[in-house]
Amino acid sequence: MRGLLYLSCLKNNLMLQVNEIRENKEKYVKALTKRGLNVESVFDEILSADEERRSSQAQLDEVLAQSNNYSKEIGKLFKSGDIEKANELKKKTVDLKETSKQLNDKMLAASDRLQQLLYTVPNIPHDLVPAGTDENDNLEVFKEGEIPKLIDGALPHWELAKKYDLIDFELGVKVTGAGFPVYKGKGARLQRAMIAYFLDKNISAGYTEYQMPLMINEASGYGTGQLPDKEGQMYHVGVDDLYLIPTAEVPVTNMFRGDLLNNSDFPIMCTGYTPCFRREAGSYGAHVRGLNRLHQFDKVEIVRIEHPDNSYAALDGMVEHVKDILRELKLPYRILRLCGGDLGFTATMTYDFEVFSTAQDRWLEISSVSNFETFQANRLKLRFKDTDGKNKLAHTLNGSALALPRVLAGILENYQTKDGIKIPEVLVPYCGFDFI
RNA sequence: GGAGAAAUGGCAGAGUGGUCGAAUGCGGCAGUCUUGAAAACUGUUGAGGGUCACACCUCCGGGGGUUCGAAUCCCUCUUUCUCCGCCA
Repeated sequence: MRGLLYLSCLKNNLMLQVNEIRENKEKYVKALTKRGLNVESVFDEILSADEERRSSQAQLDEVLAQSNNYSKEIGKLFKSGDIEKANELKKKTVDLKETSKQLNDKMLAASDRLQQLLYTVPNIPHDLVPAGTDENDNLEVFKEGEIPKLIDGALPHWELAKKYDLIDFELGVKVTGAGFPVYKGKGARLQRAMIAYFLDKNISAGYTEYQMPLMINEASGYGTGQLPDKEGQMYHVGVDDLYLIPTAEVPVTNMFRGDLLNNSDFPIMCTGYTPCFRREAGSYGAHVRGLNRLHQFDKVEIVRIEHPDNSYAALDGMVEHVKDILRELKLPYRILRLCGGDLGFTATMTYDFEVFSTAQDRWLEISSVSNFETFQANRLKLRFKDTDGKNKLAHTLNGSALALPRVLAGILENYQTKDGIKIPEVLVPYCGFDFI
């Protein structure tokens, strides 16, 4: 009988929690309209699937209890030597076995259906998230830094990269393919300087540095929600069934998969530099020009695991931290609070940071800072023991601090002069030159 | 890559077919003693489902199987350790 039962409970990596839906149905339905969704009927289906699951489990439990009793009885009879009576009881268990098999199947089916339904529902937007359908409805909440007046004949970064021999896109195409640039000379050195600078900033803000594997297994992919939906976005190494990471968030957050933390473990603050690999299927046109969108790029990530009471304070803290970096780099930027339609599937609230790319005359996203509340934690089974002795799901957050290519684009374009490109002061000690 | 050994509660570590959710030790928590602390002593201490609360069910690395009954037997996968080989 072992192995037959409760399979579903083990892979019960649901996204939203059913209990929460049961208790907050109306509120959630309303909040999800901000994403342009009407989930009322889905919720009804979810609740009825859950109802069915629980009732068939109750029935099953009863049968199992009966069956356990028989087994104990049989054990006693054998010991006392009453073989005949024992064999008689054995016959009685045959029916029970059949019944329990059926009930188990029924419960698994309900469980499965429940899970499939839950996978379709995204996270509940925070109260502050504006309703909206796309990026045009995002709310600008902050703006800082002066947009520089450019010299005559100012160039976009891909021209500058070529002119000063910093990045060779063609070489990347030759060696690997489009979207895999080769950084060269001062370009490479500048990349290394930025990584070191970002990491140092994060460490001095209290984050612990990690160097993570660049490939993850399937379980980790499920843990942070890349799988099962978005496997097309990750590079897959078939022979070993591993995936190249799309962001450091995946390996870093998955370090805590299945953990039961103590209150005193909070806050958990991690930072790590990794290359990121994204297939970016379906992207095209001017938006993929130069460094705007790549298959491989460098990023320094920050990840926090927090007590639910503290997660929004942590989110604000992360926003302030990224602000601080951009101030030091003296780049003009703005902060958007994403609207429901632009908000990622797993987030309750996201702030996007955009640097103004003067030569392209557009804003480039360089950081995205999000709170996922318990959405990832539920999948990860990441919990903590609260002061009331109960085990609860922790909140997870992450953000980029920062993604390199567009910061580089911003620096090249905004800092260009007639004679070359100046280097932001804070980076000079890291790269060893102040002018290109 | 080859050959062996192992995987049990927060940790260490017993348990080889029935009353084992699991001895014992450490750690944690509560109490006694103490001016306070330590020591000592006493009690308590895994997780999930389910219930108003009980009852009850499930979980001994993952999955599958044998059996009336599995931590214990069989198959398989994963991981760890030891030996050999290879290697920055």
